[in-house]
Amino acid sequence: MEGDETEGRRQKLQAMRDAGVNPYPNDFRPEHTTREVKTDLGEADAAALEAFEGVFCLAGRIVSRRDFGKASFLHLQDRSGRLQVYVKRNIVGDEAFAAFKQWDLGDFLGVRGRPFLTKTGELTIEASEVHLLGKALRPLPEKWHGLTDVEARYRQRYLDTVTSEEVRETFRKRSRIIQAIREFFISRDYFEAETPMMQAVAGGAAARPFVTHHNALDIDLYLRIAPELYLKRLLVGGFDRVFELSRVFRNEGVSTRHNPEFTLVEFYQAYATYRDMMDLTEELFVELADSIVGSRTMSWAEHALDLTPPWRRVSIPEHVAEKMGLDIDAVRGLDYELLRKAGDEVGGPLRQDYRAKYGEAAAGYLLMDLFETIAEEELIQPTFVEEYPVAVSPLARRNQESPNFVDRFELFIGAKEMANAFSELNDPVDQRQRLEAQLQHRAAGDDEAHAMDEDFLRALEHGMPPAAGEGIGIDRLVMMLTDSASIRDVILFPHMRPDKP
RNA sequence: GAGCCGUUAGCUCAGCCGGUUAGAGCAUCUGCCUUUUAAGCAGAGGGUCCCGCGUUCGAUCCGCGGACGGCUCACCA
Repeated sequence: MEGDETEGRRQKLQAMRDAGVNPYPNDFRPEHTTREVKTDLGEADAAALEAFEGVFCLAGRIVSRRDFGKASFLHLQDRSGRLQVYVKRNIVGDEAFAAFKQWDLGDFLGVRGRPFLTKTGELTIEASEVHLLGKALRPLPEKWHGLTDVEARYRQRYLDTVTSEEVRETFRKRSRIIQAIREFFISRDYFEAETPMMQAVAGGAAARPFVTHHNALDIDLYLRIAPELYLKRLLVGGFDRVFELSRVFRNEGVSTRHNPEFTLVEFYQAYATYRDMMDLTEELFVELADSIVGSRTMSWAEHALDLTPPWRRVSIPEHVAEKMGLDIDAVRGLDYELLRKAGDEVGGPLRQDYRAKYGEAAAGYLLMDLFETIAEEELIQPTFVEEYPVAVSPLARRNQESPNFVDRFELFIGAKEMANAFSELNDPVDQRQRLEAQLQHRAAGDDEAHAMDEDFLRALEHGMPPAAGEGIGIDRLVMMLTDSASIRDVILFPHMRPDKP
């Protein structure tokens, strides 16, 4: 049992307390990081270190140790990295050395000492003082292999990160990506908003929401599936450029690409179109690739990606017409029978009865499914997919020439949807009709159809400027920029079933 | 929700065709050791083989059911 080792550590802890020693003090103040030592002296030779008069003061976890009778080597790990420390009995003194002998891997240690170079040439701190700063009762994972059990890595992420510099680096990159996105929008005069996470109507996307209850008001509230409708209210309210970067919640399954809560940046710009959003997206992704990866080409899983703009653009009706050998005008005309025949040819889920579920909007949904079935696997390099049917885009502006379609794109990279953008629908009459159509879909059994939102419609009726908006899934973006195969590798604490009691 | 695969010591993993007391490395404990770095040498302890039921003289191993996880699919971003 793990109890063996933990029990031994508990006994050491009790022995310290019995001897009047505090095993959890908080009076040691490190003055340097291990990286600072290496940065200052990494190039110095033995003679230079001999002449060096400074003393370093460090704190961190003991992550390895090699004991001798009257001396010991260990590695100390802090937030910046790890550094070797040499503890010698005749320097720290008999009493301190005897105490030090009782300390374990995983314990927190404070060290003061001067640098030197070992025989093997490793920069090392020769301790003049050692202090126990915190006793660990449970051991760290095995030093060589670390923690490889994926379940344990996710459930006890702290063990994963304390063991793996690579994992720590992935999450540092995530933090830098989020910071860079903020700076990207703020530098373009966007206003950062915080809108409600709990909403009376869960709108702005097609997804099932989580439900919660407000006791004092005695109403059900929904965790938001998107901030979209509130950000549009801010367009009405005079914020011409607005973004929000935070969590949304969707009551769907989990997979390597899905977590029930995920991070989204949504941004809206008045007097812009979805085409402007394409340019902005290319700029953002290139900037992130340059700063995070250091290159516009990168590998993601089995793919070699090239983010150099301009990115490919693919029209849904054109692609379907071309691949299926159909007449483009008939496809744009949303000829249901024609698409039905094509769907039967492709087979699979496309055989279902779209008319029963979607009524007059059936052809639009069918076209989308057809496109996804025949094209999604090809969408490896960055690709803007455009010309979406009105029926699947209840919040997007109609195309001026082609009213069955909207001015919208989705960005695909590595066959994954990375972003969704459109010129926003600011015609309140059209918006009301679209939401009413969604209500019919809901009544016919589509429980992800958009809900009616009278409060939002009232805001639109007060006047929203022409605008374009976009949402980018941050987790998938981080996956791409860190070459991660699973969304759980870029979310610190991914959702899992509760562990056995 | 479906299919496939997995679960053995604290960690990383072996374990043959169903057969005595389930093994190794690291970690832990004891002893020696003042330039090691997966330190070394000598010794020791540590197991609900995920859980339950069944088959069998006998089950870590075979069958059925369940839990949890991974992957793929479905839903979705």
